[in-house]
Amino acid sequence: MPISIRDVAVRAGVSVGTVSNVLNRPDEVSSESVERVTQAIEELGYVRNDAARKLRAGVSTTVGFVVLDGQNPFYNDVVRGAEDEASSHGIAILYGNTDDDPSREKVYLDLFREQQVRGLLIAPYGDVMTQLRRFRASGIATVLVDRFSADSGFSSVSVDSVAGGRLAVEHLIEGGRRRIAFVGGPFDMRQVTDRLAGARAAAENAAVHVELEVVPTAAMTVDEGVAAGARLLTRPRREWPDALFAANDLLALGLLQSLVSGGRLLVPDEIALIGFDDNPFAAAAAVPLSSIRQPSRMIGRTALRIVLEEAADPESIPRQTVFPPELIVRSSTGG
Amino acid sequence: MPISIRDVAVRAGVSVGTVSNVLNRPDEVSSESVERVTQAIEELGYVRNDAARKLRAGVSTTVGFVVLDGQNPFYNDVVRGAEDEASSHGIAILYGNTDDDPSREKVYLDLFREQQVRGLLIAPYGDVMTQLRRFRASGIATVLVDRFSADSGFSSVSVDSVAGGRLAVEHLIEGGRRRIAFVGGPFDMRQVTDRLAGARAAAENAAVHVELEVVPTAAMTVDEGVAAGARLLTRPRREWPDALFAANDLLALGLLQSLVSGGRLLVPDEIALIGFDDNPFAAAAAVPLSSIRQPSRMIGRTALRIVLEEAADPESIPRQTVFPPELIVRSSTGG
DNA sequence: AACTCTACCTGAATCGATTCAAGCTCGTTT
DNA sequence: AAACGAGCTTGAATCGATTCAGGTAGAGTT
Repeated sequence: MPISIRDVAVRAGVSVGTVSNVLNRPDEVSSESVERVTQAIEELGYVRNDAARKLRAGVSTTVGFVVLDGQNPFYNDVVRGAEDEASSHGIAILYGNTDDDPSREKVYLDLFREQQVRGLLIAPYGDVMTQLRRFRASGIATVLVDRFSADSGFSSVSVDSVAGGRLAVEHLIEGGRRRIAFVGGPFDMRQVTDRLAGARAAAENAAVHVELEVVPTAAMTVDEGVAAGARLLTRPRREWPDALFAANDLLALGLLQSLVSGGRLLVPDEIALIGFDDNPFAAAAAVPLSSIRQPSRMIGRTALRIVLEEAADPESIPRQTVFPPELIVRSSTGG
Repeated sequence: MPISIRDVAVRAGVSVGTVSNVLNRPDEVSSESVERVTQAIEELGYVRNDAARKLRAGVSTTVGFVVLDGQNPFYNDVVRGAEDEASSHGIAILYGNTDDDPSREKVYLDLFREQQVRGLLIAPYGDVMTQLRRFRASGIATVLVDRFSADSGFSSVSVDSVAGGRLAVEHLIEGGRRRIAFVGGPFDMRQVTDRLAGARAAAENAAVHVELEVVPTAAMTVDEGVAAGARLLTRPRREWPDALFAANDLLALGLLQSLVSGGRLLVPDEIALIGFDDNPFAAAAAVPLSSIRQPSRMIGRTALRIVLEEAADPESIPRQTVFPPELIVRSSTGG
């Protein structure tokens, strides 16, 4: 019942070899054959059997993407960028969201290996390097997304988090804020420490005196943001910071929620607020959030492009691609 | 270099047939053989070549999921549910987000057909029925997600939108609201008209007199919500509705943004606000949104389960699975 | 001892696309 | 006229897992 290349060959009155050539190197085939084969394909509604193709030619037309926080719209955008690039190469994306669960991670890595994906993109939160090394040992090109890792021997595509932290705090200082709190954690996350480092640099290099306080959180979630905000508000009013820099937009959204009291919004007049990621929902918040934008789609596109290149040339040397962050000013910092 | 079943057979001192049997019907093999083969697999780090498997046995270990609005967290959750179910069956998900672009849609359907996916889940916004029928004609089980379609001949998994609309408006009425506006559109979207129908039913069946006004929007986006909110606020104050029912949470978030004026939030005191979908970001808004929850993960799980069943039994009759919606009360309706 | 059964194992054939050595045609060169 | 080469086509071999007809060993039965 399913239509094979043999059926097409019969219909077009040529050999299977010729049909295959029409499909893969049309310029080595007479235009008459191309014509007849194309028409036969059309008439029969033939589509290539990718399994057979993969088996014989060893080419794979899928790339795996493992995301460790599928609820975060930032990763959604990254996936979208990767998708765009992939579909222009006729490649489909195998998607796996692990929610930071190591067992799910193993499941996906095995599944993707069975599928013989052409390459793997992974956005790691925790420590998966040993797992990954083993994975790559089976010959599959692997690129880290949103995680700079010069040491690990993997290529990566990410944003300069330190620069982003600096941008955020410089912006707050320019807006006249002097008592700034950095809200974020845990501190074993590279993203967090980098953003804080940038914030510190900006505070120290400022022309005026700036206090930078650290308010630690247990995770980068909305709930943790709400909790941190509530803690801040229990202080006597004169000890409130006049600006908050949240390590990501989810935290910032949580903070914003806490900073509504009695129908009155403390943002931006009493307290300025800036986040990180430029999450579309942060832009759409009751008070639109200022944020540090990561070029998420571009990250996805680039990561996919690199993984394909590495798959094509296994000798290639891992390279770190770092994009600059961008300050986006909205109402939450008075802009 | 890559390890095949033959290598495993040699290492374990058995034939390839036996290795295959260990993999596929271990109970027909002596426990000693199972033991030795398993160990050989372990030692060699063998993983099945899915291409060969698919080619010979015709079984596919992937399911395609085409989402038409990848930015909407609701679909994210649905995908997550499908993923959970899929990975417990050793199945991986091929993901495609079309952003309502028909050409991308065609690209993905072709790609998935080449991959010979075991089945297809699709969350359609516009009209793709003819496309889909052709797709299914090639023998691939197809299930619609979030779209009831008794007429189309496809199975579907969705939520009773009419009941959801009714729940929302009944809740507003119970809260003492009498001048309710339904915000949503366009009206060729089934979800919109169903939710409105439910709202109308609730208003008409109420014990008290309730006015239900319709505020049309061009799309279900945050921006359209902002615009609709702004339009409402230009009216003289006494003509404001006292409650808004948004056809989804994105609209509701936009409305919420418009209902902040001069640092003062009109929600919920002046105007109550309820959305639809129970988007996690709506729950985390400055004023947490009341909403009508769709059991999104369950929808995904169920859709995947059904598509596998249909793939296993091509004679099966399309069935419509409808889940009940659930009212979630938060601050935005005074709750 | 001959026969039957059960429990396992074996290995060749198979799926469909690709590849490539070999072949064919025809025009050009010597 | 023979030799050559360009341009194109052919079809058998191949990739690796699965399947299944056929085979073997050993226990049980008569």
